[in-house]
Amino acid sequence: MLSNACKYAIRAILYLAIHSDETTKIGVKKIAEELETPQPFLAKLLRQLTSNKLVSSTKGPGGGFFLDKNNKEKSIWDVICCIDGTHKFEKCFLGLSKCSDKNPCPVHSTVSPFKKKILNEFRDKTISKLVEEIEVEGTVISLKGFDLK
Amino acid sequence: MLSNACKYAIRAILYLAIHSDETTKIGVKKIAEELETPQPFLAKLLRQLTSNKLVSSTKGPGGGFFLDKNNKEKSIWDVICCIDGTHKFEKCFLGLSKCSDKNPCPVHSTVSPFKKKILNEFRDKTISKLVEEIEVEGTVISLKGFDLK
DNA sequence: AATAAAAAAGATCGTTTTATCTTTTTTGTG
DNA sequence: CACAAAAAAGATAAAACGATCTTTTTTATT
Ligand code: FES
Ligand code: FES
Repeated sequence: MLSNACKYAIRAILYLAIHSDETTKIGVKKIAEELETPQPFLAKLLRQLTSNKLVSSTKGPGGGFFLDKNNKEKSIWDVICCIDGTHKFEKCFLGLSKCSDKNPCPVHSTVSPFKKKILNEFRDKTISKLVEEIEVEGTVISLKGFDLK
Repeated sequence: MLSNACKYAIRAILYLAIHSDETTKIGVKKIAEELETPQPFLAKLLRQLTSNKLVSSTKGPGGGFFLDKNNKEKSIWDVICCIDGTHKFEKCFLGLSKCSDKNPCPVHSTVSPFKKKILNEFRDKTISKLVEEIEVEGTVISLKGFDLK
C-alpha cells in the first residue's frame, strides 16, 4: 500500500511527536536507531518532510529534528501526500485509470467503502490527536523492544 | 496495494471467465488488446497462472487460454497468492514486522478491519460467482470503451 | 577564530518491478 | 510431411524504488 519511504516517514513523525518539542530536538541517528530504519535513507526523508513544513529542524550542535505546534496539527494524510503522493488512493484497485462509483470495476463495491473510510480518518485526525490515542492505547511504532510507555 | 502484474492477472482471468470456455480459447494478443495491457508482459503472467492451474491453455493453431470448470472455482485470493504472494496482506500498514491485534501499531485499529473483510471476500468468492455479479451489475474491467454487456 | 556537531545537498549504487525481444516447442491443417 | 499458429521459455533492457556515501553549510561552544 504505502512505500517503505512513507512508512518510515510516518513512524518518524510519530516518534518525534511523542519525544520531541521546541526544546528537545533529536538527531537522525537516534531516530533511525529507535525505529530500526536505514539511517541515511531516513535522513533524506526527514529533509523532505522538513522542506514541506511537516517537521522542523535546526542545524549545528544541539540541533536536530522536532515537531512544533504547527507540525503537530498536520495529519497522516499530509505525510502520505508529501512522500507518496495521492495517486495510490485515487486509482482503482484493479488498475483502471480512475476509481469512481460511476464506472466501477468488479471489486469496487468491496474495496471502495474502506478506502473512503480510511482516507477520511487519515485526513481528519491530527498528529497530536493520534498521539493522544497512542498514549491511551499503548500501541507500538518501533521494530525493537522500544515501548512507548 | 497490488502490483501491476497482479492487477493485469486478475483482469485477464475475469476476461477469460466471461469470454472463454473449453471450446472458445483466446490468444494473448486478443486479451492484451481488450484489456490494454502490455502484451509480452501479460503473456508471461498467463504462463505463470497456467503453471499454477489458475488458467488453462493449449498450444498450436486454434489454441489459446481459457478457464475450465476447475479454474472458475478459484478465487481472486488465489490469483493474488500466485502473483504477488501474501506478505502484503500480512504485513503491518506502517511496516512493523507483523500486523496483529496483540502488538498493534497506531493505525492498526483503523486499517485492520478493512484488511480482514477484504481478505475474506477475496478468499471466499469464486471467480464464477464474481462473474455472475459482474453480469448483473455491469462493472467494467477494461480501460477502453469495452463494456462487458 | 577554531572546532565539532548536526542538518542539507547531491552523487552513486543495487534491487525489484515492469516490460520487451528472441528462440524453442507443440500441434492442428493442407 | 511442410507449414503456420500459438504458447513456453529464457535473455535482455529500462525504470522505479531503496539505500548508501561524500561533501557542504550552518551554528553552538570553547
Ligand atoms: S473502480 Fe476499481 S476500485 Fe473503484
Ligand atoms: S499492526 Fe500495523 S496495521 Fe496491524
